This record gives sequence, C-alpha cells and structure tokens, in this order.
Amino acid sequence: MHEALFTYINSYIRSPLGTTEKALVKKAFVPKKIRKKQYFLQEGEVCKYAAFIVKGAMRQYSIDDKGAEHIVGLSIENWWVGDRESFVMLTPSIYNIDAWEDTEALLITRADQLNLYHAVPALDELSLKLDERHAIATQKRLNDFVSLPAEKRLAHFVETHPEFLQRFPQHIIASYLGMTKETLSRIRKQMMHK
Amino acid sequence: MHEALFTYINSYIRSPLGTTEKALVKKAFVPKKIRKKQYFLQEGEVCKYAAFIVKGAMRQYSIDDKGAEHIVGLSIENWWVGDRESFVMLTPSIYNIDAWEDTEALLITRADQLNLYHAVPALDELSLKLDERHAIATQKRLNDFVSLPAEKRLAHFVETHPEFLQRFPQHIIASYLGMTKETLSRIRKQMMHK
DNA sequence: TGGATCCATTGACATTTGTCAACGGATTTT
DNA sequence: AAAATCCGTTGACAAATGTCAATGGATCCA
Repeated sequence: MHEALFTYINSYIRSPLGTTEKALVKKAFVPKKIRKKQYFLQEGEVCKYAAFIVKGAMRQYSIDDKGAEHIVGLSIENWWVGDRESFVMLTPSIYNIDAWEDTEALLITRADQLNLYHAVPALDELSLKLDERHAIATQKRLNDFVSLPAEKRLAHFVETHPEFLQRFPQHIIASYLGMTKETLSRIRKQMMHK
Repeated sequence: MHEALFTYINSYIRSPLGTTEKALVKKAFVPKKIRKKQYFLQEGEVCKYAAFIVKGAMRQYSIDDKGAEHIVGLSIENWWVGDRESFVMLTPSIYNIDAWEDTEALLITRADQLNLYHAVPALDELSLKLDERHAIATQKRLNDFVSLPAEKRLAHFVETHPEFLQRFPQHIIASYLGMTKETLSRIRKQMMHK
C-alpha cells in the first residue's frame, strides 16, 4: 500500500529513501479507503488530513448560494488532495472533497507532516519541488481563465490532461473549466466539425 | 534600501535576522531601479531574477494571437515578481513583466537564492510560508473564476485588494479579473445604484 | 501651451454563454 | 426485471459579456 508513495517520493528526490526513512514515512501515513460518494472533507470542517491518492479519483468543489457545485480541483492516482488553507491555518474549509471512484489513500496530519519533514530532509526537498510544480500549474490555469474563451480552455485542457477525460464525466470537466455542461457539449460539437 | 526587505523577512520568521545573516541577504539581493513602462521580463526570455518590490508597482501579462494583453498578476510594495516557471526551469517565459510606476526592486538570481536559503535556514522557513500563502491565494482566485460571475468577482476583488484600486487603472483591473474594461465600467455603474 | 495619449464611459449591436425543459440511452439500484 | 438515477445532447430563449466606435476629461510631454 505504501509502495506507491515510496515510488512517488523517490521519483522526486536525488537519492532513494533508506530503510529507516521508509519506516518513518510508513508510520506517518495512515491508509484509508474512501468509498465512491463518501466525503473526505465537508464544508465547515477543518481539513485534518492531507491525502495521497494511491488508487481512485476525487473532486474538490464549492457550493454557491443557489446550491450549485463548482469544481475547483480534480485528482487521481499520485495526486495530493486536501484544502491547504484549512489544513495549514486550521480554519473551517469552504470546500467539499469527495470520492468520485472508490479510492485508496494515505492520510497524514499536519503535525505528523511537520515532524516527518523535519526528520527526513529529503522530504523537505520534495515539498519544495511540489510547491514549485503546484505554483506553476495553478499559474497556467489562471492564465487560461484570464486569457482564453471557453473553447480554447477546453482545447488546452484536453491537451494537457487527457487522463481526466476518461475518469470524469463531462459535466464535471465543464465545471472545472468554469462553464456549463451544455456549453461544453456544444463546443465539442463545433470542434468535431473541423 | 535593503531595510524594507529585512523588515519584511523578520515579519515572517520567528527570530529576527542576525548581523551575519543580514550581510548575506544584502550580498545576494542587488538593487535595481525600473522606470515606468520599462520591461523587467519580455516574452521569450528566461526569467533570470526574482524581484522584491521596495517601492512601485508592476504588472505581469501574456499577449494573445490578436495582440491583446491579459493581466495575470499585479504587484506593489512588499510583493515578489517574476515568472516562477521560467525562473526555476530556465525555460523561455510566455509572460511580460513591466513597471507600471517607477519602481525600486531587489533582484536575486536562482543560484544565489538557492545558496542563500541553504546558508540561512530561516529563509527556508520563510520560503515555505510564502509558498503556502501563495498557494492559498491562487486557489481562492481560481475558485472565483470557476464559481463567480463578473460582478461578484469584482466585488470580491474590491474587498480583498482595495490597495490595488488606487494604483492601477480600471482597464488593468478588468483584465486581471478576466473581463473587458467596458464590462467593468457597467458593473460599477450597477453597483452604485444599490 | 498646444497636441498627443491615456482613461473611463456610453450606445448600438454581435457573440458567447447560461437557463430551462425535454429526450433517450446507459448505468445503477432495488 | 423494473424503477430510479445519471449522463450527454438538443432546442428555444434569456442574460451576460464582448466588440466597435465615439465622446469628453484628465494627464503627460515636447
């Protein structure tokens, strides 16, 4: 179960984790199964855990005044989930996170995370790199929103995240791209005729 | 000149920088004046420096096929600027960054940054915190884009960034919010009548 | 001080996108 | 197997937003 995480970590750091380090990681991350539709986090709760997805798919969304869901994040194998603001600041989250497929994840608390990073410097390095990647990815996503109309946002998404198309239905993708499912459907139709 | 940076750093870390540490910081950060309209970074270049703004205002934007500018970031005193992707990966940037006002900034190269962070652990801590804050802020901005119509995005912006309204003209703000200046103007008018 | 440029606003109109309702096919649940 | 739910599509229409052109005031600059 933890193997997936070890592999993931090793792919980011210079020299692989040693036996002792692996043991520390194993102790800090608790396996958990999250069934389809089950909440990992509900609006109003504090996000107690960050999760590494070993298998499955999850979505993060907010709910507006009219009860409509707006997808702010999607994640599958080898992705992290959680509301960072709530997790770090210990404030109530405005997001919901639930499993879109039956999911196996590894959970860690903020305290354990801090201890672990302190004990294993390679993980500090990892954390830094992940933050870099995350910052770069969100910057790009933001750039799409300010500069691209719906059609090009979709085209760009299809190019960069083809995996997601097989895992999430279109109305989820549409919401993630800031449009309705109807608009997505019509844009797709246009794109076919070219 | 470096005082502003020291103050800024100290506000984020547990115990203030010592004399030696200050000297290291001072050596790594080179002061530079950037005149209004002058480029700090042009599309196609590699972003060699990260900049801390001591005084002034800058904007970061991309340019689309039709030559239209799209503002992806705005920054004033005590903010950082630079294209992180380009800075870290050493790839050509797709962004332009220029000074909106005459600006005084402190510049650091990636190599010096890495050395400095290594030499001054408190700055590692700082970097971590800044990444947290940045991640949280961009997450919120993204959430606005997927879940809020133009009017609410503006209202939210006015609440959270009143400083920017005094520093940048409306057509810049509009672009930052992913709408045209005309739309922003009309929305403002509506909001007055309430 | 004149002329140019920048800025915000407005009107008329086009385009994009959203809303609502309906449909049929697939999948899930009971 | 029947019923319920989910999903993608479509049509008719409404609402939001963009485009283009014009204006007047402010500011910059030569």
